[in-house]
Amino acid sequence: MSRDPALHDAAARPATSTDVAIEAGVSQATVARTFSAPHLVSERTRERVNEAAAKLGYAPNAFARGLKSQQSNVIGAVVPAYGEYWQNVLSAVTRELAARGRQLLLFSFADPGEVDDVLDIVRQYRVGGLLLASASIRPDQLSAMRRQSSPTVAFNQPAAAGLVSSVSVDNEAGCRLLASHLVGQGCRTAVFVGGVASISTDQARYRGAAREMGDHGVALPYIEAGAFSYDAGYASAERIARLAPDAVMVGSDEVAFGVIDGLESRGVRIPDDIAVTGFDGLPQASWAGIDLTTLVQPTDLLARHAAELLVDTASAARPSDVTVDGHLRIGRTTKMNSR
Amino acid sequence: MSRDPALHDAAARPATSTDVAIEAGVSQATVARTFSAPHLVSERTRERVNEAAAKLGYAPNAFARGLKSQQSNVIGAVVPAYGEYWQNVLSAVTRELAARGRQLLLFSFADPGEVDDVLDIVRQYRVGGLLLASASIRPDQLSAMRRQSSPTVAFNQPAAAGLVSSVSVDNEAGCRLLASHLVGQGCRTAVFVGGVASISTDQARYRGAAREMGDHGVALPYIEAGAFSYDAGYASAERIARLAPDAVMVGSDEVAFGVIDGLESRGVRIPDDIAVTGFDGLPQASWAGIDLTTLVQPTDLLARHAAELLVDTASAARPSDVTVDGHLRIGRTTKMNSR
DNA sequence: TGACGGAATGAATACGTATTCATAGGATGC
DNA sequence: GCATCCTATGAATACGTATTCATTCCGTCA
Repeated sequence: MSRDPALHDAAARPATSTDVAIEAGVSQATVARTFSAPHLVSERTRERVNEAAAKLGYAPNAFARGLKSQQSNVIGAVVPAYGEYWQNVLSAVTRELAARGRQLLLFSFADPGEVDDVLDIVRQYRVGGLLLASASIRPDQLSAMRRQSSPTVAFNQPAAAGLVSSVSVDNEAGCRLLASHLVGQGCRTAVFVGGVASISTDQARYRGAAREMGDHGVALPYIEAGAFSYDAGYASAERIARLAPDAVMVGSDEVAFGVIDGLESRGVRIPDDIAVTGFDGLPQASWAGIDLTTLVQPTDLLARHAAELLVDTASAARPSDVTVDGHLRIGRTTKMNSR
Repeated sequence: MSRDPALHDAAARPATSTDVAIEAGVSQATVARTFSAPHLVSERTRERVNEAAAKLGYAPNAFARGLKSQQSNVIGAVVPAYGEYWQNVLSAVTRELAARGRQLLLFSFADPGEVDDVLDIVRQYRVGGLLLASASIRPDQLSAMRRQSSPTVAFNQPAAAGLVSSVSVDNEAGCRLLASHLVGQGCRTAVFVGGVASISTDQARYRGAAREMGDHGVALPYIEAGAFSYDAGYASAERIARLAPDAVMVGSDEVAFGVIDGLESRGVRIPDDIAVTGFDGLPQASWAGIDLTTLVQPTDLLARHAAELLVDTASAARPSDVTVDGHLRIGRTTKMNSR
């Protein structure tokens, strides 16, 4: 008979509520109640149970609990394996969920083609909510997941609105802000660099930018980088330089970082020769060495909305769509006044 | 009677193996076997079961499965809520585990003080393995978790060696490489900027740097930034500038980015006035605008080792420690030849 | 005092699956 | 021809917990 709880853990099998019940001289039901509905147990008994539990190093089995009570504190998240932006989102959502007593079960995929397989695996886990954090999940895949009794939330995927709950920044308005700022700086010719043209987020951003530019008589040709990555941005610099516009609006910060470096490596001075804007407001955009003009997404706010929808079981029945405004961050990359 | 599987999901309760059994006219045991041990079921029956399962939109309940079979495909991960480096590690580990049919259950904490609470929650989930990805988990907390029958792996936490399995880059050797490079560039005075002095990783890196520098007769005072963040690095620039060394060795890339910007904002030219090195090899270090000399950790390799240990149940019994070499990345921040 | 009601507890059951045990039916050995 | 073995299957049970139902005990009110 040892007094060190750790020694008990060392034994092959972790303690169960029945073990604790025997130790405390009560029934298993009483132990269960002590942990899940303490107000139903008398002060005296509760103390005895807690004492025994501590002695045995008992922790309730969350899976058995979920099995019986038909609900789980686990929220599933389907996220791309790569991408600065999604890493930040994930980090923010994890924090918000932790504050609400929920854990995040991660399902990552490297290639859009894997999504179907991943969703099949997701279905095996009876998650209490599902976060779909990727632009490359197709609408039919989305609506298939919607047929669950638990809340499903699409993060920053405008195309999902109506099918499942969604939380997004106002992409179109955000790009209008950026475009308007450029025009105010004296921009007369411009180019838009998107990541992947088939993605709805990309489309919304281009639409907003093109409309605002159009309102001021500036045309905005579209260039596709091919991916939402630094390298794709870097590679697209050649095409941009050839067009030699006053400004280049990039669809995402990560791509923009590549565009900047790519342009500078070709001798283009920023912002003197070409101004650059991004979109997302990644932490790196604020770094002094970069200081990118961009649209800052209120990631924490978006994550909070997402977490609330995921936790609210009622939201499964009536999907709601939340749109939040971003704000302009003006950096050195658009200081065109000097011309 | 509908033929669309999705319609079944829409019903309150997801289909169970018993539902499928009835539909297929077999026993529940046969359905279970079809999914977990197909070779025990005849070709004919298997087809019938699969057909019924597809019709009902059945997916096995992973939690019930885990409860019965006493093992789970879920790997727990305790990670800090903030930090570029950990986000990258997490991303890499997730990929490796996904390739091995495992999911990652995330437990994040914002403050080291929360670790105890988090670990208590972790114990409720009978995870098949546990990744401790943080330098701020104390040795006693580590060894308490070690008393599980499932593998526990500390990621880049040298102090954990011996208590649980660990996977780390060779911090000391890495810093010697960096220091040696600086000396070769003509560095005669230097400063080391650590994140948090009480962290073992920080200590190992300083030790390596100080020894190599000492071997060449260069003293290396230690400055503590106070956190592993850009802002902490930025703020420490003042103290560094006051010392006006030839070079500053920073304990992590993220802090180094801050140091660079902080120094440049004070008019210090890099590398002409002061050279800078980092540690980690974050993607941003390779960006042209930054181009930091740093020690690149083979994150994918480390993640692979971690995943293998986490999946190998035998590793729980005999903890093993893996150390991997990083490699030097030479960027513009140490091009001191010009002097 | 007796009836009543609430609080505290225990016994029993269900959640959805894996697995052991038993059984039936062939096929194979001699 | 029978004994034997292997395969395929079903019945039954266990995993660890939450919850319903029944029971006991005690205080309260008329």
